[in-house]
Amino acid sequence: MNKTYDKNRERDIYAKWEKEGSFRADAASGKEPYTIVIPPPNITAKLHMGHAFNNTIQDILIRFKRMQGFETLWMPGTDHAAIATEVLVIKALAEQGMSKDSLGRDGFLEKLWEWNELYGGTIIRQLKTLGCSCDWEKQRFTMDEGLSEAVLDVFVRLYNEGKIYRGERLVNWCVKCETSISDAEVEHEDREGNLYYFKYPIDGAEGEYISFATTRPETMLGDTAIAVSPEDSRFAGLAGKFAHIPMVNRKIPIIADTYVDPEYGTGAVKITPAHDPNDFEVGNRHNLPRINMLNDDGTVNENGGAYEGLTREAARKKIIEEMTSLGLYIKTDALSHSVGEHDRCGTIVEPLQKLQWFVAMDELAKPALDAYTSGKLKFNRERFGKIYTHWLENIRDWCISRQLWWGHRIPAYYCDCGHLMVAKTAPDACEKCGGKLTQDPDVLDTWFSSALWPFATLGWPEKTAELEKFYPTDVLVTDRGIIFHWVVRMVFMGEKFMDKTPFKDVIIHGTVLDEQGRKMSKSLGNGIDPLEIIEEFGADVLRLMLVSGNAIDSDTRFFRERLEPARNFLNKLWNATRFVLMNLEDYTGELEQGGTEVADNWILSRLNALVKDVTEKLEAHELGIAAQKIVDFIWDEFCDWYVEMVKPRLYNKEDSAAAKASRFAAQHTLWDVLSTSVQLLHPIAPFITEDLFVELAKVAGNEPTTVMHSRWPAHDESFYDPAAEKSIERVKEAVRGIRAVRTEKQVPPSQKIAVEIIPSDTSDTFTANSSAIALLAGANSVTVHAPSSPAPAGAISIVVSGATIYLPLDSLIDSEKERARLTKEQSKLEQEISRIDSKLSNPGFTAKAPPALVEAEKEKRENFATMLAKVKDELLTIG
RNA sequence: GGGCGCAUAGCUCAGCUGGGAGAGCGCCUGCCUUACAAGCAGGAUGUCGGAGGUUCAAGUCCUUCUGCGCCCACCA
Repeated sequence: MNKTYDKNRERDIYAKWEKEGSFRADAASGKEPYTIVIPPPNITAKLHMGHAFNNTIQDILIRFKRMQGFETLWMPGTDHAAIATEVLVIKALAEQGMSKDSLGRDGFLEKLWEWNELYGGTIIRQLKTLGCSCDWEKQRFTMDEGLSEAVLDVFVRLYNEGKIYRGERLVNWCVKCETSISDAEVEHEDREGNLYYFKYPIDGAEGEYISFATTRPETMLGDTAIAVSPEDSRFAGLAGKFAHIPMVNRKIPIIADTYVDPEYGTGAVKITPAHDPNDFEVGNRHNLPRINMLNDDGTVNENGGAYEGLTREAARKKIIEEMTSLGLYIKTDALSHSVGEHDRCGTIVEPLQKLQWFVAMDELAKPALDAYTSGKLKFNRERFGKIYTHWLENIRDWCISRQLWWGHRIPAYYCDCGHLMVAKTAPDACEKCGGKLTQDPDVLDTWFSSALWPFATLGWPEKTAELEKFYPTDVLVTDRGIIFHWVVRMVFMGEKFMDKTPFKDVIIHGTVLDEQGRKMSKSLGNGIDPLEIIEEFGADVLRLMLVSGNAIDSDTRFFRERLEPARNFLNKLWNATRFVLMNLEDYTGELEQGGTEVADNWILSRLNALVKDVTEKLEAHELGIAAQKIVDFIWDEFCDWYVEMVKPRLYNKEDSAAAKASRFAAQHTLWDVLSTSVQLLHPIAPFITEDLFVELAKVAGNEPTTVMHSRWPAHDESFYDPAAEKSIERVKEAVRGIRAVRTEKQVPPSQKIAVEIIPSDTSDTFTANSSAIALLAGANSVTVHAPSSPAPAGAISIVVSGATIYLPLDSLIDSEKERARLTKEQSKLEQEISRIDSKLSNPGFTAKAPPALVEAEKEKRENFATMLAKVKDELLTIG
């Protein structure tokens, strides 16, 4: 084996897995299923850190469950991302002098399919680089034949049930993309703006005015009323009169409506039913006309009179000027208020009255709410469940039509006679008059198809074996940004069409931020390309880093420096394996047996505790803690202690039966513990563990195999050995004590010293481990005396649990310093004892604390007291 | 306007259902000890944001304040 791991092995290992069909999920399998559907990345995307994190989590869970013996399916695929892709392609075409209009609908769509061919596979290839064990043979696309079939089916069924309807409503309109968008696609930003105060003349009352305030003066062109509060005495008598809008020379009624807050502004509100949701409602109550004064591109239309053709901004400016010149402008106050922007392009969204398609949410939302409240659906943190519930409780009908070409075209057909037909396949003629039909030009919101993802990818509406076996899925892993867009919608569609919640657990993970804690974004240019990181460090390192040292739900900053500890650890593991393999070359015993000596029993006890811990943490989706436990065990307990302790046994090549037995026991324990640890690490660092596992398996004389499908270790409580653990803890404490003194006395490692130990009880801890202590502490001899032997003269004494240790370092003894060291030790022990005493003397503690805890405190006190007595003895000896 | 998250060692962060403050990095000292210098050994470092409260016991639970960050929302 090389001295360092070669990250370039990753490609070959992945190829091997793919070739062997290791990721394949079999619907005919008798094994219990475990399913995750991938959040389908957009075909506009290439892998970014967020994807790397998201998919690492999924792959860890899938690999864990696969090893546990589940029939695991990780369903992959991509999303057509209607508006996002369309915008991108339009931009690319523009550079070649082409446009949507010049190409026509069919020509344009051809370009989009070409785009999908070219770029749709990019991120899939990148996911493979990351190590994702998806069943690629099942890969789907939101616009493939099957998904499209599902989309049509759902649309028609919901339409026939009256849950999809077409209506004239105020929708969020993006004047740049010239399409409607849903509530979930509007981002509200607080902006510094102005509150403008104006007045309109009262009709037929010379010199009388009604003043009002607005943040959007341009909408005055569409005003159809002025509203005041019914209880506002200031306006008593005005209701029923008319005000006059000079710009368009229109008389509008002054109405009374409880919507108006008399405390705000001037107490009077201009009403623009066609451009404001509140005003829309008010308008409905008072039968006000709705005057749409904007074109689809946001410019003023013919209803704006002289303002026709101006942009929103220009119209605003000109209106203020005109009102000023008419003496109707009062003042402007600065006002910070929230503005809705289109999440794709940042353009300020305009509420516009449009004929659009909607999904009625009332009935659909309820089962989705119930799924959460009944516990069928769980979020990894309660707060995400609250966000989910809050949205559903306040949900409004979902606007699903988009004025785009890239997407599932709405299966609605219009006849000149006014008849409307909705059908999965285009009807030949109007069923009423036999006339020619025209299909609705619009497409569906991209989330309409992704809402069906968990069951449509499994073959729905066909009753496939896959659907039967793998639905409902188990876990959904995503970030909090798309709870509304996606999670909510998958749940209500799943409830509606499958009658089952699409997944049991939703894991919402944090965002990967840059090193300053900002979101990575194109505009900031602070993104870090995961592929470059993988190129430099390997996917294992990136994966380990991403899940280490962070709670899964909290945001995590990406530092290149954080990669090094991950890399260093994997290198450590690599070298530990190298060491074990080197020392197993002459091994001829059986690898299936357990250890026999204290150290062996200790590490096996620790290993079994680790297996239990890691399994529980992975089950609980606490990946960071699981990773940390594995790393700590391998590095600290296994490498730094067990491997070091066992070296004398390995290096003793005596031919005696005892020496051989001891060596073999160490060898097979090394092999066993390391192999198991490698398995535990596999879900997190799949590549390196594959190589290591295979190498270790060869030693056992096993056929070359794969760790991927090896059986997840089961913890075995019969290996728990509290006595061995206590014993080794004492050895560690002794060794650390000796090392500390050596460092303090500047004894170089090359200088071996004689160590004498006087145990305080009859346990054989120190005799049993004397050769290990010798190696670990740099001793040329370790002599263990009988418990109450006299202390050797001229030695430095170290008091530890279970013994006093003497280092005969005559020449190095400085009694002043010794006294200082022992005094420090004494006061430390006294502090501990007094802390425990104050606890034990507290009647509340002894009465109410768990008895086991009280006992443990007593035991500790006893140990400290023994040590303190020894330290005092030593101090007396020094004099 | 409503809701949520974070505040722990110089830096980045772990600390689950309350029971002797942790890791990595950085820093200091000594080591090329034949698995690993991407390493080994030893060491220093914290009124766990402030203030109250509950409890025998609070980094952990409650209240409140401060400072960051995020989400939701149709206040002209």
